[in-house]
Amino acid sequence: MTLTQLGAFVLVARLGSVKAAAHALDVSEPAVSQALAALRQDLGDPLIERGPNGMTLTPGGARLLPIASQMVALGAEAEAAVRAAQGRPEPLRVVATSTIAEFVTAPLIDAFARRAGRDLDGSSGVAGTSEMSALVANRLTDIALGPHLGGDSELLSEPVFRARLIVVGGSRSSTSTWLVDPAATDPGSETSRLLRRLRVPDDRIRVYPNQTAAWEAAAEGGGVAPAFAHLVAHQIRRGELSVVATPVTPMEIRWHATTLGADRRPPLAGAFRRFLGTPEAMHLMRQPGAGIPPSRFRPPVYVTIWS
Amino acid sequence: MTLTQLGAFVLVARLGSVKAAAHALDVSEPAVSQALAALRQDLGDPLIERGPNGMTLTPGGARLLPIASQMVALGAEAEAAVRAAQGRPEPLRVVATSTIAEFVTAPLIDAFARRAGRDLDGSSGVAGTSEMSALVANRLTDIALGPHLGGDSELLSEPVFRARLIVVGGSRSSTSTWLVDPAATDPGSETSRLLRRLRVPDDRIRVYPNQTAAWEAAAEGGGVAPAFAHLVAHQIRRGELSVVATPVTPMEIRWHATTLGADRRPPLAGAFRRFLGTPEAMHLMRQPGAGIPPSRFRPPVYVTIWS
DNA sequence: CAACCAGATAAGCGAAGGCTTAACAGCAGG
DNA sequence: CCTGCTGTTAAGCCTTCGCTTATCTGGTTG
Repeated sequence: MTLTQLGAFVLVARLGSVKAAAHALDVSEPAVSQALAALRQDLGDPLIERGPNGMTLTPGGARLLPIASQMVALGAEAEAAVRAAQGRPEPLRVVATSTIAEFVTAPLIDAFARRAGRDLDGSSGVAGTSEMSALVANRLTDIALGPHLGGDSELLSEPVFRARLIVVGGSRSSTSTWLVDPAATDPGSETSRLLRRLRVPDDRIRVYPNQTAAWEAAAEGGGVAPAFAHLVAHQIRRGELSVVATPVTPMEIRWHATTLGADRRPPLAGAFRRFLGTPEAMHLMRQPGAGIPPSRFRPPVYVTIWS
Repeated sequence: MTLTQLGAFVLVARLGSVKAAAHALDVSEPAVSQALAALRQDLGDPLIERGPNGMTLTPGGARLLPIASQMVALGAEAEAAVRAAQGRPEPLRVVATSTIAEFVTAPLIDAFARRAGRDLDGSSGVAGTSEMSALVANRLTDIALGPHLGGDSELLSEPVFRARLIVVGGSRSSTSTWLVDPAATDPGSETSRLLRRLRVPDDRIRVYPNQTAAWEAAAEGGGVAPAFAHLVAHQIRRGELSVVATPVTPMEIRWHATTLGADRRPPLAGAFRRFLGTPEAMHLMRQPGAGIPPSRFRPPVYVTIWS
């Protein structure tokens, strides 16, 4: 019984599939399957088996899950505790949907680091909304920014920002082609929800590596693109993009911050969550354009897990 | 960071020395030292260093200790939870001083198993009093029988039996030679305390592998032996042994049962603790001679740890 | 100073962990 | 019946764990 085996088990149980867990951990599927096999043999119980919809826990697995989950969480806590005690920078890991990550997480972390006074080592990542709950619950990340994450009673998912999702295009853009960022491939994202509500067929969608690229393509007449109004206000004012009316936009969206319950989350996660309520953070979410100095810039980790 | 490494760290911290931890785990000293080295490197902190009296924790180590301790405990709990869920026999591990273990733990466990109705897998072990606290606190055992174990607020050490420690000898025995069981080598044991109070020099002491052997040797005139009065009542009645008066005997002794606090100990440990208060258990402690059928007999594990 | 004790380090070894790719097995839907 | 999806097994590989014995080191203690 090793911590990695337990971690794999917990993630499979929470995500409901070996594949999803393997993806979240950024390893191959057999790696997870095998960790599971080792744990099964060690404990002499199938723990979790294929069911009609996803993997389902055996009675033994159900008993194990909360214990294993806590062990994994404590593992992360152990590291943080030791570093904190010797004054080393504490890690703060933030995940967000690609849309949010692109503009706001880096400035937010940077501002928080300067304001908090404490020495901290922030890093940001991009994750799918379906993984966020498990990532937070397993303490693989400290806080997640994205849509509301319900369904897990131990998580605290609170709104932190109100935004308006609109559709923009260039002067010659037609609504036949939709230019989107990677979040559109995440069924849980707001972008994806918007496309579904407009019944946009897949073959009318082109995915760009980021929103900036999608908007630029839209400005050049390649099609229309979803956007948060406040993030494209500048381009609209300059006439490069203009608002395209649709039956469902503007959509009122709330960005949520999700952490473990206030009593169980790491102190730093709580501090960051509170920071998100300050005028300074609000300002950054509204006008993130400022960017951060290259000396402090750290590229976001894509998907998955830090080590 | 592995669970065995954490276990080694916790045991070193609790016992105050690498040597003691190595002994408790029944491995060589470098094995423990090395596990510690690996953990130190992994976490980037000395964690625990040689101090004037025993190993002392660094700030980082002090932070780590409670977390690591809980992780180790949860590891044991995980196994028990899975077995319990599938109806496999639950393990009940009892340690005792060698004196108590020799006569009473086996009948007690056997009687408890029959009475509890539940399917359980009892095993008994012999441990030094200095190790008992750490063994219980780390859930390396469920319950310890021996002297009162104070000093650790998370442990519950309650008296369960009153006994009288006396000294016995054969007809020709002289008090110049003391015949003792291995518990006499344990400074925390009552036997050892008795010898200290009588200022018996080491070269007058001969250690036998068990009390029965020591008493037999005493009966044959080889010297005198400490004994619990109720355990030698039979031999005294038959005239094989007779009571030898000393300035400090009879000594009133209390056997204590030590577990984790009632809220944190495994349910089975609590049930066994309550069983110790029943007339049936009292009777077995008073007259353990009955023995148990060979089919259910399991030899005690000496010292150290079950795996 | 020598002796000794406890802990750390070195070197070596077997077993397990943990990862990969490739192939297999159960089961849906067209 | 075939295809596609998902989980498992097989085989190979490298690393790490975890243990040993032997040796070194540093602080006490006579």
